[in-house]
Amino acid sequence: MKLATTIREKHDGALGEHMNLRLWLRLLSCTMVIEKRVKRRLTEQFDATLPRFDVLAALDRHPDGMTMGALSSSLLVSNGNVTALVRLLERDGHVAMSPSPSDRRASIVRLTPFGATHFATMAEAHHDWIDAMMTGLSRQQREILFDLLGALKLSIAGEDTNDA
Amino acid sequence: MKLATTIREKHDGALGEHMNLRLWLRLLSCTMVIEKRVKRRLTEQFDATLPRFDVLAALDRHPDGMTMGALSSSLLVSNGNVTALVRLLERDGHVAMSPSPSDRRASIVRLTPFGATHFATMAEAHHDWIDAMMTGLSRQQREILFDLLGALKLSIAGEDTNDA
DNA sequence: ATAGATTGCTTCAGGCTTAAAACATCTAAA
DNA sequence: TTTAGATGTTTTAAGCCTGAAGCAATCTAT
Repeated sequence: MKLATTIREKHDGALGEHMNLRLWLRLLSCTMVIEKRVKRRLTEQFDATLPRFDVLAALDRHPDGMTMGALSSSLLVSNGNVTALVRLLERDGHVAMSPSPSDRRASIVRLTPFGATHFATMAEAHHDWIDAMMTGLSRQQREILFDLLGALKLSIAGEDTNDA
Repeated sequence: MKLATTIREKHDGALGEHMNLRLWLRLLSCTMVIEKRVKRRLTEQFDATLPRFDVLAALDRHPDGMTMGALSSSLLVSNGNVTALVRLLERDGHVAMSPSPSDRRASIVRLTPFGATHFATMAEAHHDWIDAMMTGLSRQQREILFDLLGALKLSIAGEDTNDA
């Protein structure tokens, strides 16, 4: 490993040996800044939170409703987390739960009409915020960035084999 | 806004009008996958957490110690959060707090020798994990990605003026 | 038919995070 | 010097998140 590092440096050029780390920190920084700004605006303008917005967005894409499990795997969060989020959204009238007709263990969660309307308002604002934060990039830059992130995604996925 | 969207679509080509949103979701996805993997490995291999690792990393870059405030602004987290993290790290012997000689309100936090050694071990592993997740990208791809993320950072910063 | 495994969900303990309130200390101006 | 505001930190309430334990319902292989 030490040897490999030494050899690699000879090819590393101007960015030096910490290039991958710096790339990761920059990626993290961009994501965090955008996410924080979105969170803050959701709170200030809609008294909402990002996790709840994400639940509503998932339900908006599934008009026939989703089970709790489908919701948690779609959002990549734990089951217990979804339980708590849905409880709060139900309390506020944005979603409704009904028993699954085919499986008495499962519940189907759906947007209420009020929740759907509320979500549509927030989604439009959210869309505008993201657009505004990207205006500094040309169309071509966005396309290349999109493709490179796709390549990164593949690279990450390819590394997963060694520790499940 | 609707008009602008309509006009823009004519130039949007294959990626469609949701391009910015898709770009953001892909950015978020890459970051989340890497972060989750790092968190899991820190837990499994070192019984550590990412926030504590970040505190140690900041202190490692400041051998003379940092105040709580410097730490929280460096990590972009709240003061109260740093208080809790440092308390746990102190309990485990990784950091030590001493009163500031010049300001009786402030405390200086430093790595202990044990904390520094422990951090060095984790940092090397962390570095290797990041390297491994980037291997699917060529050197040139990494450079372009790094630069585009820099441009994105500027774009985001340029959008900040309209709401504090 | 039924025991055993699996699945869907909830609960719980532990930790992270923030914003706001509270406190102590410092600084500067009257 | 007194006082008022600014600054450094901690506390607290509320919410997010996970992994593990536990329960109920379902499925499957005898």
